[in-house]
Amino acid sequence: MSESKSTTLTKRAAYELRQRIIHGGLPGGTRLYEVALSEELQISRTPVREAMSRLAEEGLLERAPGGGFQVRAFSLRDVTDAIELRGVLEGTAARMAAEQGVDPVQMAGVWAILDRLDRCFAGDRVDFDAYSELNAQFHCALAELCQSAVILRELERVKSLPFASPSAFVLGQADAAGSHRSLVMAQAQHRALAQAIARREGARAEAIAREHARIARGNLEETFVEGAQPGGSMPGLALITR
Amino acid sequence: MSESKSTTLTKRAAYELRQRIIHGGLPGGTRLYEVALSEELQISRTPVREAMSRLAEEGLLERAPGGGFQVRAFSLRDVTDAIELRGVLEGTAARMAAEQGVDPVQMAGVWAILDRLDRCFAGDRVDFDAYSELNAQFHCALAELCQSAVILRELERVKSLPFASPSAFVLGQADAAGSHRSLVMAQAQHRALAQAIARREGARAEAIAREHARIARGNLEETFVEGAQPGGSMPGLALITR
DNA sequence: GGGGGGCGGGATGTATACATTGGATGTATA
DNA sequence: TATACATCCAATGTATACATCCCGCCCCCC
Repeated sequence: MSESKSTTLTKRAAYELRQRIIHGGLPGGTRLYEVALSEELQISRTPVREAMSRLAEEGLLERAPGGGFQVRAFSLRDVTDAIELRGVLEGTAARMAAEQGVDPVQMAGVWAILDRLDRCFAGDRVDFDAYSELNAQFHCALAELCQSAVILRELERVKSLPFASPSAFVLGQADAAGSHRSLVMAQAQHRALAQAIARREGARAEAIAREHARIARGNLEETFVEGAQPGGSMPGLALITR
Repeated sequence: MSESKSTTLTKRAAYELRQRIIHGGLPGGTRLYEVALSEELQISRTPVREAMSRLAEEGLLERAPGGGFQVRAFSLRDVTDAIELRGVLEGTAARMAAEQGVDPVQMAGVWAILDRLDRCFAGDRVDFDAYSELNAQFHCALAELCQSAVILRELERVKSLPFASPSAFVLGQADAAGSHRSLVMAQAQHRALAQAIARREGARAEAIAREHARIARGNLEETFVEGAQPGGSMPGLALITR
């Protein structure tokens, strides 16, 4: 091992496996064999094992009956449920934040992200990359308003499923005009949500968060029905089988 | 190793660690050292490591910054949040079940459990052990009505925290009369919840499930305020610190 | 011909030696 | 005295050999 070792081998193995899974190299249900992987990655069994264990924590793998691991398979139903669940959790976070009141500094940060999101719309053109990044930041910052480690932890878990990330909202829009309309609507919901929290309207905040996720779910369902299956607009769609 | 090895050493190590954590032998925040544990348990580092990894998946341990594990510490806030979260998830499951309709056979099973729960009340005396067991079964069967692997998975995760189990409802009642009243009320909510699902009243089902957890949360808060800290009526209370 | 038992191979489980890392400690120098 | 650097130690990371278990196959006996 005279090579570059920027990180631990465990992390390298985990990264490599994660990439393959997300990009479809290892379809759902595939059984992973320690020896085969360690030979292929030129890494001994121990870190490979450790990496698989961590990916199981992330939810990409599951422990196979009788030992070992296999790639977790997701049905379309699983995917829509995950997105709905994300909405439920974000809604709960929003409601809790509204009920208990928020730190002004944190809230200012949320508004700042919203302003920067606005700037992604130039005329009828959208800077998708910037939007996605800021959108993720917004959802993250919003959830943190609830000050609950338990809620945040579970939310992180659900969002770690690649297809349940906030950017699912973008999907399913065939033309640019449709995308633009979708994102304008999403941004309006973002502002309404922040406003509801600031005004301490818990029930309203929760309802908006849920509706927001419901639309993302609908978009993803459309995308899938139209057959844009693996590797489409979003990495991680390759995970969806059955 | 000529001894009885009914299971793998990993499972033995995990069991032993879990017991110590739940019963307070290893307080929250305690760092776990592989060598020390392996010497103490007379098991080599590898299975100990594996066991810690699994307990991290369960949520009892967390990976320490810079490697290794430590016992997860729960504040009272974490605990109440976890119970509220359980209510949110059960509420979601109930709403989904109501909206999509339920399998009659499963629903019959739920009613059967409810009848058996009724029989735990004999006059003004309650068979607590039987009640706890059946109560857990009820909550489990109810959640399964939603037919969603994703929701069930997350719900299992939250319930695996010892203090977030359904039996938290029993806590915080000083006298037998108080307990009896509590359980009668809980059972009434159980029936109302099942009825709402059967009648496909999703919103109502969700609301009842949440209220049910809210009461459990209140009971646990009382218990804690009254200072019945570690090892009290429920194992797992020892986890709560700060 | 069918069933049972033994045998072999492949997979994970386990033990342990060695490598590496990161922090604590102590010392020398400015 | 403070800072920078060398050193050491303890803890995890890694490699690898060996043990064990499970399962399928085949052969032999009934």
